[in-house]
Amino acid sequence: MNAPAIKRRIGAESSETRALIVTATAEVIRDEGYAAASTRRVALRAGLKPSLVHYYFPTTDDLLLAVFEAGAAQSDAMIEAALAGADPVRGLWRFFTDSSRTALSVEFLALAIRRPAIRAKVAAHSEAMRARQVKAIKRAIGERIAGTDSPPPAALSLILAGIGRALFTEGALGVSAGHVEASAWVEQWLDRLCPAPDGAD
Amino acid sequence: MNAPAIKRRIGAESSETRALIVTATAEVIRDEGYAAASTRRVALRAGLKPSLVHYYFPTTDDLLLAVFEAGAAQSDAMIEAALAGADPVRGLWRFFTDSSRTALSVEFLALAIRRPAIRAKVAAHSEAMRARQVKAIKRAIGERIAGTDSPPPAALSLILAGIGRALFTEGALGVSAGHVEASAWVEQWLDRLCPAPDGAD
DNA sequence: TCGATTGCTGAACGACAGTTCAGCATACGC
DNA sequence: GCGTATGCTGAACTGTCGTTCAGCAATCGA
Repeated sequence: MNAPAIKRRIGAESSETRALIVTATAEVIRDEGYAAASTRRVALRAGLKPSLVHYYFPTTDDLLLAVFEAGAAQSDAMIEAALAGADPVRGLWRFFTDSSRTALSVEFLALAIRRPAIRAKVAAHSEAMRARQVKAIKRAIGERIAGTDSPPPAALSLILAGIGRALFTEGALGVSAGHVEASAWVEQWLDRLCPAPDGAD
Repeated sequence: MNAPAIKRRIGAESSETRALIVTATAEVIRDEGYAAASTRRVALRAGLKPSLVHYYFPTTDDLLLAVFEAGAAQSDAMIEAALAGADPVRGLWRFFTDSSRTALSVEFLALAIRRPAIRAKVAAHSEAMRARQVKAIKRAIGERIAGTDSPPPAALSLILAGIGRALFTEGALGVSAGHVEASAWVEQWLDRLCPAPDGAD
């Protein structure tokens, strides 16, 4: 309300150029890490001038937030599909071990810890994702399937996410000890928690 | 061997100033993230001049590597103590949920993915840590304690590390859904894999 | 005593960063 | 035809970065 009356012009939200910038930024983050996501580098990657990036996104945080929102929307769709399928729990595990998705997600998690403007959005989205997963897991296997033997749904969500990210991070480093064993164990474990439906893929 | 005959002077490895720089760098990384670990910022933190930092560490990678080595040595000692105790598996879990240690470790993992010079060291150290943990776990609970029910040692190491890091990362963001449940489940799970010795702390 | 070694400094270099802004065309509503 | 909104540009500002290097002052070995 007491913001300066004269505001700089900002490009239309529907612009194709704007969308191009968003996808170029996501690429830079995936390939070079969040620390490399400067407006100038993004411009170079997209074949545009730096000032054009700032025409659509006044500050770098604006850009980063837009990229996160686009990525989150995609993730949401993938999760929704996984959870709505015949085998929500295994769908979730497949989601958490999808490396192209995990790459972006890991970068934004790291970014969020250091950038207050990003943190709020990422934290809210994480909570929302977990809540949705909890509902789907409850539907699939109940509150607890076998007393102390299986974790409550929220814990299962965190555990699968954590293991998936560890597999990704170490994989990126070239560390592989225990990886196939851990994946195999998770799958057996899920079989016990919640046997796969007949012809489920 | 075919390096330039004239090399710049470098400060002594035993210098107190050098040690000061290393600890200041670790603090910067812990507090502000690896992306903030510039030689100039480190100098500011330590109350020194930027050129003095470069007197001891010609390149930033040299500095980062020294910090990693110091941290790794500390970690090694902690792990060694945990694994040598009466209850190695629970000691390991306590190590993985030690947030001050995990903070540095997470930053170096991220750094390693982007800096080739760091990657080699971090990857080698990760593999070595896992190998040592595997030996201790085998000693504590055998190859597999109960057939399909428990993971092989290398998988257990990865799983505990992954869950610990997830708890830390989400905690730093302010996300807490499922955290107490996940911790509680891990502890019950470890009880089943390997009952705690009588008076173990 | 004096030369060499050691710890440290100041100034500078080129690169890259975020951000601003006046102003150029072009297209569009009227 | 004309004013105005829109997409875009070039140049500039300010700041931070890694890194180099000549050289100062103190100390130390002989």
